[in-house]
Amino acid sequence: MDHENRRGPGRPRSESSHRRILEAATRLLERDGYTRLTIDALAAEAGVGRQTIYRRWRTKADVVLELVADRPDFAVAVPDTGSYGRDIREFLQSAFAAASDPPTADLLRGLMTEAQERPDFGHRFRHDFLGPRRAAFQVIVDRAAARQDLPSHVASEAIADIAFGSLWYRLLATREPLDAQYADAIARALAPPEGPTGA
Amino acid sequence: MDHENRRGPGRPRSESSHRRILEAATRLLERDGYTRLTIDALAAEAGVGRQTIYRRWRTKADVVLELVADRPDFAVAVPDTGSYGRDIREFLQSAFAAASDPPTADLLRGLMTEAQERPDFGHRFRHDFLGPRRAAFQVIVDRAAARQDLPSHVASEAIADIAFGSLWYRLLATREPLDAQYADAIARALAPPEGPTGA
Amino acid sequence: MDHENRRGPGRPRSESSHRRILEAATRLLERDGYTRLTIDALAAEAGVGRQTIYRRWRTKADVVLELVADRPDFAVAVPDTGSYGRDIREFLQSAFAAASDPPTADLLRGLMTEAQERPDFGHRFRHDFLGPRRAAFQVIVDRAAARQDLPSHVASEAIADIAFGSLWYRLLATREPLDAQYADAIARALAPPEGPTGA
Amino acid sequence: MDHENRRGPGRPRSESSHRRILEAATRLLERDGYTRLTIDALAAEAGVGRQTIYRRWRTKADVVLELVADRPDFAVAVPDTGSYGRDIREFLQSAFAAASDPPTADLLRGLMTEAQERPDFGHRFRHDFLGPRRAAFQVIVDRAAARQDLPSHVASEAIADIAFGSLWYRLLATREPLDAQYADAIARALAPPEGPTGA
DNA sequence: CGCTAAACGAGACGGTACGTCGAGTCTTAGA
DNA sequence: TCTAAGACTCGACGTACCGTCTCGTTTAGCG
Repeated sequence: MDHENRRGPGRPRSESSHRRILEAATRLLERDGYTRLTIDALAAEAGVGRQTIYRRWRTKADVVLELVADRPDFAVAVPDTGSYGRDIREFLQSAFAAASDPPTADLLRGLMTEAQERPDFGHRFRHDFLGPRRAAFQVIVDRAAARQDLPSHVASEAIADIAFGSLWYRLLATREPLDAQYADAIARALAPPEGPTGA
Repeated sequence: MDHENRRGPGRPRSESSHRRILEAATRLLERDGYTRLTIDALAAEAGVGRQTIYRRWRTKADVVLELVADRPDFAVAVPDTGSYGRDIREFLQSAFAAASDPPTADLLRGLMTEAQERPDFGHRFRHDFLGPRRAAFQVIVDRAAARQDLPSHVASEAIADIAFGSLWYRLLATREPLDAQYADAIARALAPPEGPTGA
Repeated sequence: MDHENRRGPGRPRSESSHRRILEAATRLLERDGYTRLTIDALAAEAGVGRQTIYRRWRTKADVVLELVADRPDFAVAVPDTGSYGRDIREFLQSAFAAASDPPTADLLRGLMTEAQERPDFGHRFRHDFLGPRRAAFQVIVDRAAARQDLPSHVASEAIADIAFGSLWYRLLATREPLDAQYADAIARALAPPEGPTGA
Repeated sequence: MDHENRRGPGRPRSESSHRRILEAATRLLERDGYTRLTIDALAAEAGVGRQTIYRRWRTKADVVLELVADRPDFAVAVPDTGSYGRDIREFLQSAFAAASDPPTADLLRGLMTEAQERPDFGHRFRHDFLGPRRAAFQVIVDRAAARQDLPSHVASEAIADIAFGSLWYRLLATREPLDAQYADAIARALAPPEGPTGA
């Protein structure tokens, strides 16, 4: 959040509380799922006052968002294989894989849900989570455009919408598995193997 | 829902209460948005006992779902122009248009949100709303497949995911307008103008 | 109540329903106690519509009151032994005995409770239940007065209050047993063995 | 109740809320009577959350009980005139007088009613209200016994039952006035002017 | 070393909504 | 007109969380 190193007088925020809250959140998400993660339960599980949570995060969703931000498997990595098709495929494979383990899927659904119910969290979610991932993906597209390696059948502005839309749609709507096969199908749609212009 | 014409003994459910509840829901959605639509407020606005709502619907989301089901602009119409590309384009144009007016968008977001928080409503939402729309869309795809009119670059099973995913992604994540241009971009990605095999 | 034999047109009230309701009330009182005896439960147990109950009695307390009125051990019997002391003693012995078995005690407490909460039932309770019992008791007192057999130490108007007050007080307040010993103690207070005037 | 001065950590209970609730209860009892005193109404009238009431008292009857406990005219005073007869008379005079003003009578009826419907409150009512008053009365009896000043015609264990029974009986059953004349009649029955053994 | 100031755990605060229960009334079809 | 059934409006219940406030206590830096 915004707890940089500006240090006024007074007792500094406890790093251990911070850590215990995040750990408690992890445990509760695993045990009870996002829906039953309440600030009350979180504070109790962490052995922390409710205010200590509010002091750091505006909503429970922000806690969870930080949790995700800290996870290495959610780091935004931009593959650079030299080929648009391979880049897309690798990106989607790893993105779909990361989102497919059930507790993570539950957590992502929770974040998206909260983003609808709390406009202010919605902004942060878009800015801090969705945005960066989109930007990373866009690097692939822009690089391909510069190389004139982009297929012509799909408007370059729609590529990211299709990629992430397919991901979230399965997550939220159909709940079918986000497996490698699905990632591949989407990748193929965005980057046809032999290229759409054919010969 | 399930209040068909099985008539046992006893006073039948009041059609007028039913109607008043749906009308009240419409008014409240328009006025306050989905998030502030509570059972309490709904009962008060409709001049109805809370129990009367619970008797008919399990959650407020089910009320809203019935509201949507009744709306003509949400009827699932399957265009049949003889061309896969034109069918897709028409379907997406009308689907995106229907979802783009702000109160409707808010309502759809509310339904998807509730589907995440209430697993049992999730099932109904998928079965009663998402399913039929997907099935309608699938008719277009299947018809094209029978005609061998399907582009080869995209796996036929992924087409619907891309179409609806793009819709919901903008609705929930980016909140950018679901305009005709966007519908067209998605349609082009699914059905390239000159056909994907090129020459 | 008021279901005399005035017969207009239409279906006559079912005696079997009437009986089933009273029997159901008996069972429920025995099983769950007065507090959990609701009109809903009563109708369900009797296999009867709620309206059928309301048509005959104004409140559940009125049902119970009729139940009591029908019971032989609650018939108001006025002993006439020729002696004030013996009459009093016999009356109290049998009244206390009748009120002392636990289900009956619970029922009486329920009636008194309801009489406080429902002023109109309160009137009926006083008029139909308490009144007749007081009147019966008063016969004893009046007879003794006519015989000049009344002890002088207690105002004749207070005798009934003491007798019934002692009964209800144990029933409602202390919940100590309404045994023969207690009945006797009260009887002695009202009719001292050797007579109050002593010599 | 049980909120003595044991001070754990955390924000202490607000004395002002406490006071406002009791004041609100007083107003509502006066205005609407015990039966219409609900937790909802009480919270609203006091400008307090419902939980704040539940935190302190288990039932509305417990609120009212505390109200009574605080009132000076309900303090248990034991007269000590040196004469059993005079003590009894004074005690009953003041007890009957306190119970005879209509709002208080209503409140007492409410407490006794609730004690029947809620067994756990019943225990508290007996222990915290009825018990102390009985004990105070018993002091008079015991003192007289020590002085051999007790009339022989009434078993000493029954004296309190008669005294309080007469009070509650009028309150609950006959609703006739608890006036000085009545108090006197009961006092005379318990303590005959010239003594029961006569000469 | 003590002072100031903020964070800490705890838990009470005023609220809002929940889902349930029971009351007393109304409305069916059928006897 | 009664019956069983089951709808209706209403209002209270007790619970769960919310986000804030208020305790006594702890922990830092500064004077």
